[in-house]
Amino acid sequence: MKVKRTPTDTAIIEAAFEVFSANPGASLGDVAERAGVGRATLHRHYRSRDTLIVVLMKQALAELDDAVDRATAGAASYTDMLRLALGAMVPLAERQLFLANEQVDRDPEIAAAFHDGRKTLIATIEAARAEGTFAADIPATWIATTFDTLVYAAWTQVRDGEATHRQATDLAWRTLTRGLAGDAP
Amino acid sequence: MKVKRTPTDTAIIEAAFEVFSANPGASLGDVAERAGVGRATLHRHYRSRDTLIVVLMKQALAELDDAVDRATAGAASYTDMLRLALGAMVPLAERQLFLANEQVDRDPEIAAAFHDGRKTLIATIEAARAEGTFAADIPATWIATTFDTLVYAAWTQVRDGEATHRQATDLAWRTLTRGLAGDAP
DNA sequence: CTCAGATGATACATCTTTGTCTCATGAAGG
DNA sequence: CCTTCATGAGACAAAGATGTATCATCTGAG
Repeated sequence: MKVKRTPTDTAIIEAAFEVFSANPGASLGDVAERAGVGRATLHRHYRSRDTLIVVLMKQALAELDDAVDRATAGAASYTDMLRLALGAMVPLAERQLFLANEQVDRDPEIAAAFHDGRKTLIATIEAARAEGTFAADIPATWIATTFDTLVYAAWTQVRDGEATHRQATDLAWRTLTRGLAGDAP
Repeated sequence: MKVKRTPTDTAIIEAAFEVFSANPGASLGDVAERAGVGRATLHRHYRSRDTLIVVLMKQALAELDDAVDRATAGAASYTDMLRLALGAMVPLAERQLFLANEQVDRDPEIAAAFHDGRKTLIATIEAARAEGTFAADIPATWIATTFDTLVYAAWTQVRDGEATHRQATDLAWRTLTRGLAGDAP
């Protein structure tokens, strides 16, 4: 399922991420300019605006999957897997945010991938709960939502220069695990 | 500083919140239709698109201030104040999200109000920390960011029918306070 | 009833964006 | 040297959004 990309392809994709993250309503002219490419060339590579957006969404999903898979390869437990995934997701949060702001259901393949990702997250959370990481009385959906929002929180912290990637990741993990731990009064 | 609003005014404002929340790039024609008024009438009330957006942003800020002020009027402590504010903010999260998606610096007054709100939150967090609610070694900016994102998380939980407002608020508060508490191993 | 004010509908000019097409250029490879 | 291919630049038509202006209608106050 790999897609070959020329340097021009990737320049356009990268520029589009940057421009659309800052302003989702930006024009294709803005994207082309950022990519250092003529507007006609952009259209030669991606027929329409919709085409480009769908490619961006698939790219963001693929990057996320890839980063998480690589980071969690050596996980010692489901809990560890969550911790490693969190760290891997923080630098990609901006593109995830881009994904979230677009209508996920533009493309059925993307909607399915999105749904799958959530299901996997929930399953991992349940497995980590069995390891004693999370309290029994907390809905898995809440844990999953908290996980996602803490990834975003950590990313903003790094973006604003308030913490390093390592510090922000540790804070998010601490907040998640202590906040939703099983013991406590 | 109160602004009088005719029923038509408020119908347009409400419609604009709904439409722009779903699709920030929607046209004024969409807004007018949702409000049940002619497009010309919309322009009679709000000269331009920018004018309307600025009014929406001020409105969202005012609603937030108002709700938080009313909810925290009888707070017994700074910690309690945060808890009550959290509950009050959850139902307004969608409009806060709208605010966050717009460029806050379109209007200096809005930028100032935004900055003020953050400063107040940080101050309240420090006061709550002095009450023993938060650990000494956690940056106040992280606590504030976590607070904001947990408000959003609680709102999505309610929106998706996964919890009642009360349940979601309790979960968010539990996550925040246990996650960032002062004792712990 | 009468009149002022608000509205809906509509037409209109303008602007921006989009997508297509053409043509000249320039680089790479045979 | 010659051919091929991607590109940049620009012209172009079509579509959509924006903001203004006009006119007929309706409603409520006096």
